[in-house]
Parts: sequence; C-alpha cells; structure tokens
Amino acid sequence: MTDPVALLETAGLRITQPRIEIARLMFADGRNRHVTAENVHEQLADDGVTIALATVYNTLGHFVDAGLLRPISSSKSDATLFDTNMAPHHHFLNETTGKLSDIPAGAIPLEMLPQPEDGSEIVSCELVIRTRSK
Amino acid sequence: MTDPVALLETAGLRITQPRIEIARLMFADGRNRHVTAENVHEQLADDGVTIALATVYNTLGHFVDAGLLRPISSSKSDATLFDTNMAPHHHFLNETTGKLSDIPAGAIPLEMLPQPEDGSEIVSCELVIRTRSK
DNA sequence: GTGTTTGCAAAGTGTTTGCAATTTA
DNA sequence: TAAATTGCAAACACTTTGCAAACAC
Repeated sequence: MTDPVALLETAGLRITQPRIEIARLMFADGRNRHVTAENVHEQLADDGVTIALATVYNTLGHFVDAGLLRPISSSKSDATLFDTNMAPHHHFLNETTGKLSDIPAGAIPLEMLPQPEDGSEIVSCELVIRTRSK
Repeated sequence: MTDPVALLETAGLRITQPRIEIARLMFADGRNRHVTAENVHEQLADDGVTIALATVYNTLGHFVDAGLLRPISSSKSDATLFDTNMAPHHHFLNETTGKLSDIPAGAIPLEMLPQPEDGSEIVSCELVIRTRSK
C-alpha cells in the first residue's frame, strides 16, 4: 500500500536503492510483520536483489531510529525480530513453535502502571505472554 | 540465608564444588539479583574461586532448568540476565542506565489476559516497562 | 564402577565496524 | 562536490560444544 519512497522521505531518510527495496518488502503490503535481518536478506535474494547482510542490519537499524520499525525484545530465538507494527501492542510468544503474534494494546487494560523511580519517565511498556502448545 | 547444598539437593541437582560456589554466591544472602554469567564469573574470581566461564554458563542453565533461576528476556544489553526472584513479577528497565529493577506482580492488575489461540496455554506473562532518565 | 560434570579451547551465532568505492542530494 | 551510504571481510560479544580428565553417587 504505502509507497516505499514516500515512507523514506517522511522518515527523513535518504532515498537509496537498498532502502527502497527493504522498505518495499516490509511495508508495501501493509501487513504487520515480524522479521529478522536474515529473513529480509533471504527474501531480497529470492526477489533477485543482492544486498549485503550487514547492510540489511544497518538499514533495519536506521529504520528503527527513524521510527519505522520496532525491535522486539523478548524473542525466544536469538535473532532480533523487527516489528512493522508501531502501534502500542503486546505479544503472545508460543515457546513450542517460536511463533510470535500480536495482541492489540486495547485488549489488556494497563491504566495503573506503577511510578518509575524519581528522575525517570516511562518510554514504553510491553507485555509478553508466553504460551505453550498443549 | 539459604544453604546452598540444601538448595541443590531440593532442586535435584548433583552436589558439586562449582555448583555450591555459584549457588552460594547467588542465593546465600537472600536478595533478588540480576546477574550475567560474566558477573558471576568475575565475582567468583574476586572470591579466589576459579571456575571456567563455560561452566558458569552451563551451571546457570542447569539452575534455570531446575527452577532456581529465571532468565530475563528483555534486557537492553546483549548478555542474558538471570534473576534469582522466582516469584511472578515484572521489570522496569532504565534504558539510560541499563538498570533493571523489580516490580511485584501485585502492583499491576492483569486479571483480564486475552485467551491464547486454541491448543495453547499460558506459561508466563512478563511486563517490561522501559524508562529513561530525565 | 558408572554416569555426570568440569575445564579448556575451539566452534558457532548474531551483529557491528573499518574502510574504500559508490551513490545521493 | 561534499556528505552519506554501501559492500565486504574481518572483528566482536555472547554462548555452546566436543572431548578427556575429574568427580559424585
């Protein structure tokens, strides 16, 4: 849906070939995705696009800094997952399958967060519900 | 407080010198601690105890399997933190300082967790509140 | 005695970095 | 043309593993 170039411009990022390709792959269809750098690299390769894995890492890092992506902390796997869903939300993590799925923030009432210690402020708040296949 | 040997026995673990040392260091004073394998290794060295770093990793892993420790998923740092606090609770993570602190589970009402998908059951539920120093 | 655990070094991951070549604005 | 970005390989940090020696039961 979203035009990759417009997205990059809005985010204040330089328009470069690799970034266009990666943005296209991650945002073009508008779905919420959880991907690793490795995933992206492979998908690019499948599309016949050659971008160094290191560049994929760096580019995803830039996207995170620019507020286009969110790194997901609590993943079972050792590889960092990047989430295209920037809306506040939480995650189910199935430990059996390793599959991660979204929970809309509205599904969990969190009005009463405790106060952080003096001199610090809350940045974000993420709940991970670990599940197991029965 | 807790006797390291008794703890290991209760957990069904073999009583070995390295395990006693590590258990002593982690549980003896009854405090809740967040430590990395590297931390433990250094503290042992400070106490004049030489245990291979790999053994520390393996031992902490055994402690986790035995239910003595909990690995903390969402740490800013790349190193896994092990938490001696097995009671359900949540964490503040100060992104500025990297410091992690406990939030008692009771401080956050989470009665209304969403249903996991059919065929899976909830194992645990951990909230991480990221903060930043002002 | 038998099976487990340890220590060591080496291998394995995922990720980052240095730097020259290229590309963007 | 000046500044930013890329690609590559090499460096990195954390963690696991293979195997022989040591140890617990």
